[in-house]
Amino acid sequence: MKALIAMSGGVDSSLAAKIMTDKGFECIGCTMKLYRNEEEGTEHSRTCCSLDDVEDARSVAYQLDIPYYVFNFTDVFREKVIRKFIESYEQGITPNPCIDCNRYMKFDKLYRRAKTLGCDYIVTGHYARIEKIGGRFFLKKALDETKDQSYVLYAMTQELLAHTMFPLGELRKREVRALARQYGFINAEKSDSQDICFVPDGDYASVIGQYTGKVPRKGYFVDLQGNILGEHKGLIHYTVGQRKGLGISSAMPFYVCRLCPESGNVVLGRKEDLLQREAEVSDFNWIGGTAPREAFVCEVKIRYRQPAKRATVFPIGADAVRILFDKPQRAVTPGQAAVLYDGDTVLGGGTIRVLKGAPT
RNA sequence: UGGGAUAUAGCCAAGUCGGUAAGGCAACGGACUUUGACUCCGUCAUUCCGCUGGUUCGAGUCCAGCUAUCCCAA
Repeated sequence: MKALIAMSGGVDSSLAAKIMTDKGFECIGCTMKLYRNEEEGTEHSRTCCSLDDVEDARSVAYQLDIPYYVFNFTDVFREKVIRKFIESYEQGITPNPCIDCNRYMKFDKLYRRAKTLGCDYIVTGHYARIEKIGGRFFLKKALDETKDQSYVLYAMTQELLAHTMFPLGELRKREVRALARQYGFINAEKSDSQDICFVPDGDYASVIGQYTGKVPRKGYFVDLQGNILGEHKGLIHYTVGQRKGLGISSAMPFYVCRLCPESGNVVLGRKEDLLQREAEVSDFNWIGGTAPREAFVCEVKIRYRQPAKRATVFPIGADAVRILFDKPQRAVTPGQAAVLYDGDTVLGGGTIRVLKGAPT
């Protein structure tokens, strides 16, 4: 059996490669070059897939004695991930580029490349599990729930799950590091990646500026009654639930409640104004392949690294759902993913939409 | 140019019988985090409490004058 290992240069995917070779797979290591690292002006970062990371991945591949390639996917990445990222922010929507990267890069562009290379499987260092029961594939949370990444994988399909392996799904992060040390991997102590990979310094707004060449349009902070509270730097700087960086002082902290692309206003309110029981989700992917006909109860995660909450889900056609949480949720944010869980199993997920009827 | 009120950090604001400047917001730093956020922890008036004098061992706190702003009358 032949496997294409997506190696970011970090510990996780390095160990994933090692596990696969140990299992006797014929492995090919690869790194996707997704953006021009030099353009971002940082050579040392805590993100993945930078030039330094390529060197690390190459080093591990060499050590494992497997072929290693770098695929230049910068064009697709710019089109599918960065462009959508920018357009979302410009519309007052908060994107999750990691989800798009998995969907369009690893599990589409790279998957197709794997097939042309004659690979049976594509392998990544994600913390998630795939189980096959009676001919059906299930995407499940990682055993190490603190590192679980099933949330960003909700767009997976039966076909993809059949040809994907997550060797780290049963391991804990500390075990992964210990093994990497044991094998003498150069990146055994490398810090976990964080931040958006193409925004190494965390300043995504200036990256948007670099790509678009545009200066964000200023607007007003208004309260729920429409009173002007101050001036803001442009819609792209804010997201629902945000508290910091507003620069408005008052008796109690203000939070961003809504972004209005039409008027350019940012609506501010209090903590309790962020509570919402309902969410409309579109672009929904059912991992089982088909949508249930009836409403049902399950658990829903509306952001990465937040426990799933009980809710009733009403399917709307094949690719949309309405979610009614048992308890109001804080900052249900358009653009973020809502992922449905039945215990450890991911049922599917989609993108939270702007709630109808809200002023813009 | 009558009467009243208030002047404390970027903003709001506590400050008792004078004893050696609470708190909140904002900001900044850190932790957490393969998205954005949230959250948590820490820092933030020692040219000092509008200014100038005075009383006192000691004044943001008492007294006098000045300045500024606000309100009510004109």
